[in-house]
Order: sequence, then C-alpha cells, then structure tokens
Amino acid sequence: MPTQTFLNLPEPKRRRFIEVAIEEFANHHYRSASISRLVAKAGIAKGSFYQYFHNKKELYLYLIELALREKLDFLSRYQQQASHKGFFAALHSLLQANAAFDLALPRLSRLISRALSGDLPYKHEIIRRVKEMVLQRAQNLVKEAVARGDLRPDLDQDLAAFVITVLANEFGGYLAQRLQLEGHDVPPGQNPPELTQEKGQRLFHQLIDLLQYGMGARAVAQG
Amino acid sequence: MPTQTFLNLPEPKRRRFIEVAIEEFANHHYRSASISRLVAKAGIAKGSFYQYFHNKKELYLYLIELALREKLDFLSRYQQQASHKGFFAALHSLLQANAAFDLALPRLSRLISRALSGDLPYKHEIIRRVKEMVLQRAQNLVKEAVARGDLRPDLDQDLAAFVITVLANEFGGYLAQRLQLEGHDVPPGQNPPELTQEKGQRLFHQLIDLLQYGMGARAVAQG
DNA sequence: GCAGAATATGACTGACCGGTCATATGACCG
DNA sequence: CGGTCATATGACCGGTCAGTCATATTCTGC
Repeated sequence: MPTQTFLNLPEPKRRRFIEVAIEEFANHHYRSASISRLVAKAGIAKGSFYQYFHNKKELYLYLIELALREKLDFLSRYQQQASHKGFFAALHSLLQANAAFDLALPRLSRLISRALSGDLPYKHEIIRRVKEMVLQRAQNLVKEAVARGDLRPDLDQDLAAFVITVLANEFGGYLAQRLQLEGHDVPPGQNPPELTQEKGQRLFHQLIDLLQYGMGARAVAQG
Repeated sequence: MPTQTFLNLPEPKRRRFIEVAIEEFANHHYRSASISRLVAKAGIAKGSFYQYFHNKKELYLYLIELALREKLDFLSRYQQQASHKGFFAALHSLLQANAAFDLALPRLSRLISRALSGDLPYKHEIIRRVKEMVLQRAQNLVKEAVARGDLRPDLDQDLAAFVITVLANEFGGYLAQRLQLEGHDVPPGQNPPELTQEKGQRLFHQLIDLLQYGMGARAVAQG
C-alpha cells in the first residue's frame, strides 16, 4: 500500500518513520492524529510524507496491518508449547500471551485497541479481522476442549469464548495497573520481566482456577 | 457548571440541545466532536452556545456527569430487589442492570465508554468516578460475599471484582450482537420478544453459572 | 561531466476548528 | 413611550489540519 519510494527508503530512515508514526496513532485517535506533527517529529518534510503514502488513511491502514501481523507473530511464539497439555494449560498460555503482548509492546497494543473502539470513517475488513483475532482462537480452543471432555458438555460454547476473549483483552491492562508497571517497550526477543515475577504468575493461576472451578464456595471443597 | 442563562432556557429548547450534544459526544471522541456542528444541528447560533457554557470542556464534563447520574439511577432501580438473596442473585442483577442500561440508553452508554478510553487532555475526578462505578459495586459485592461464605475463601477478591467488572461492561454489547444475529435467522414478519427475552435470560443464567461453578468438566458432576 | 530520473522540500491552499465580540432582538418595567 | 437588562446572532480571529505543487537536491547510468 505504501509507494515504491517508501519501500526504497534506507532502512534506518524507514524504521524511524514507522516508529514515530506508530507512536502518533497510539497516542491519538485517527481524527486527532496529525500528519504535520508526525513529520515534524520524524524530521522529514510534509511533501516527503505524501511521496511515501497517498494520504492519511493509507498510512493508518498500513500501521494497523503491521500491528496485527506483529501481534499474530507474538501470539504464535507463545502458542507453540501449549494445546496438547489440555484446555486450561492452553488457556493459561493464551491469556499470558495476550497480556505479555500488551506489556511488551504497549504502543502497538494501544494502536490496535484504538482501532477497535474506532471513530474512523471507513470500516475496513482489517478492523474486523483484528477484532476477531483472539475470538477465533478462543472459539477453537473451546470447541476442541468440549470435544475432548475438558469442559462441561452443557457449556454454551459461544458464551465461554466471549468470556475468554474479554478477559484476554483486558487482563494485560489489569495486570499492569495492579503490579504498577510503566508502559515502556521491551526489546524484541525478551519477555517483560514482570510476567515471570511470582506475583504475576500467581494471578494467572488464580484466574485460570477461577475459570475452571468458578468462584462459588462449594467449588473449593472439591478442588 | 453551565451558566444561569442555560438553566433559564425554556425546557424544550434545553432538552433538545442536551439531546443533540449527547449525540455529538456519543458519536465522536472529545477532540473530534465539533461545537460548530453541534450548534448547527441544534439550530442555535455559535455565540449562544458560549452563553450557555464557557467552553467545550465544560459542556463535556457536564454531559459526563449527567450520563453518570442517569446510569447510577438506572442501576439503583435494579439494585432494589437484590443483595439479600445471596451473592449470585445479586451478581445476576448487577450484570442484567448494566446490560439493560447499554441496550436502553446506548448513546449515554457510548458517551461513558468513550470517556473511559478517553484521549481527553484533562483527567477529571469525574472520569475516575465513572471508571470505578461498577468496580466499586463489584468489590463491595465480593467482599460481603466472602464474609458471608458465598464465595471461596481462597479467592483473590480484587481479581474476582475485576472479572465481574469487565464482564458487566462488555456483556451488553455481546448480548446485543448475539441476539441480533440469532434474530436474523427467524423468518421475517415476527420477531417474538418473548423468545429473545427468554434467550437473553438463559444467557444471563449461563454466565452466572459459569462464574459460580466454572467451565471445567468436573464442575458439572457436582452441580 | 552530464542528462534525466528519483527524491526532498516547505510555502501555500482551502477547510474547519474553538472561541470572541459588536450588534441586534426582545422582554420586562416605569 | 423609553430605558435597562437578558438573550441571540453570525461575522470574524488566530490556529491547525490534510493535502498540493513548483522548485531544489541527490542519485544513476553513461
């Protein structure tokens, strides 16, 4: 979608531009994100920007697509180990992966979540895809688990997938707030150290436990 | 916070203005909501608006406060019957009340949820209040329930309150989407409200059941 | 060194924004 | 009637925006 000129750019310059652009659209909604401010921060002329992208919308959709790809990659790296250890292990991995993404790449995470609640005048397929990225995973997970007998047979599968999706999307923010973390980007390849902390892990297990056995008083007697 | 002039306005005119204003801020984020567009829609002169409110921010905070009061009223009406029937009945009532508000007053709901994910340059106490309105209820509910023995004593109460809050905030949207989708399967002509109500009720009970007993396979044997 | 293509530049345009203000309208009162 | 005060009005201001374009610079192959 960007022009050939943009793709021809020396990589450091291109990288720098993308970084600044992500920051701009992570910190502002589409309408109030400013190309003028962006090019000033990136240190290029306004005219140059319009040699890279035809307009603001094109840049935005490009960034969304980029963030989406990044998130899928990130989640896939987590997904490897799971799935054959049973539903709740896989669920643990799913929740952890999503939270880790939010903590490790908060700008991309914010960019995506802005897109979901978006004002933007054009609703693109990409947005729908983003919206359902986690939902799809959750639905598949639930479906397999019911077939395997890990879950109650009387469970409303769609409802269960909804619950998981919502928690997956929100748990990262909750964790950050509760552990009082600051939103700085983590170099790729490293996990955010906080997730390996005992407190974070305990919360993950608590959440999984809650989902598996419920919060009712009777449940603990059998767990 | 509005001027005396605004309060002196004949009620139909004031009501109409408020309605248009709510619509404007429900459909746009703070920055891209436009006073010019607002006054055009409301059929008043720009100068008149600035006789009613000192500036955009004041109108916005006034609308938030109004929406918040409306929501509290709405939730209170639901709260009456609950609380002495045990935790899960109260939880049912809480979830239902929140969902009902979203469905009954979607513009106010959107206004509030925009405020939560807000870009707005000034973070006011009101915003924090909104943010924690449901959370407070959930926390109190959990605290009482643990003391009463309705909930597992080993439960992380803060985590449980988080789960409830998130579900309360999101379930309305899910319900609307799901009931509407299933409604389309019904042949045109009649859309029996009893059926959708029944379906909605079933989903509420399913959700409560899930929270009480969990989604694990073992849970059903004892439930 | 040179032509021609690719790229960089920032002043400029037209539109819209929040907010102001001089002026107009109308209501109430003597 | 006239005077005073609350209210209504929209042209206007300075600022920012997305997007354009004529011009300047840099790169490429010969």
